Amino acid sequence: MVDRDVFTAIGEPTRRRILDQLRSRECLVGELVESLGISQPNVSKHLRVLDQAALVRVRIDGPRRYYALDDHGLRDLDAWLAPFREIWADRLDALEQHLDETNKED
Amino acid sequence: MVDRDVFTAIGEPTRRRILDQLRSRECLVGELVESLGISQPNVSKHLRVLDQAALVRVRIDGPRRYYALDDHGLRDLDAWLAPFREIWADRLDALEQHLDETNKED
DNA sequence: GCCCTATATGCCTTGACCGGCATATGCCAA
DNA sequence: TTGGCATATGCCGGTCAAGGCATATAGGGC
Repeated sequence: MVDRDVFTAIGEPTRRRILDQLRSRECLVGELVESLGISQPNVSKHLRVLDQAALVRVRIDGPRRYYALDDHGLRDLDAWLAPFREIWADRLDALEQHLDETNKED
Repeated sequence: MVDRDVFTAIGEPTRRRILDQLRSRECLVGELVESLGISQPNVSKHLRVLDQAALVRVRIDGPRRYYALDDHGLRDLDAWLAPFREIWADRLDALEQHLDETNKED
């Protein structure tokens, strides 16, 4: 169980559900257990993976642990995605240019 | 082997290497085999997964198959990422506003 | 039709991971 | 310090996917 990356972390449907849930507000483990309908140890394990990928962070309050979104992980994903997004942009530009030129020919 | 989603597709390091490679230009299977240094059947299998996730598309030329990036898959990923990106933006806005206000207090 | 090239597919083994369960840890209150 | 609550961790069994290998398929040239 080497340090997990963001790709494998978001590869699991349950973990994506956890992230979706955390979008509205930070949550206790118990709250996630209830809303997702899965066992507490399971939630804790998934949270661990998400934490290793810097997708969530913990705020400890006595015996309780509030989990919230952490930007870093998803920013990593965004950074990986960026060069591909540029390619789309280029293609859209090329398409636009092509359309402009065909318009001129009319 | 149900229809694979983009998350599991990009979860595999080798498949991300394939995508990176395809960023520059479309490639034959044999070219990927050579540049990545893995077996041909392996490359074909990974390409299959990428194709199912709409991350690549094929152009058939006789016995040869040119694989190229397909926007759709990564756009799906981008769409999933979008609501999280909004949250970053909100936080940056809030931070900026906070900094502005503290500046005024000086 | 036959062979060669390019690629896909099937089988098998191994390793990783998910989920369930039991249990350990940490923290607080009385 | 004892008990109880909130959460983490360890172990186990089943499942699934990755890689290696052999082989099937498809197309083109002779």
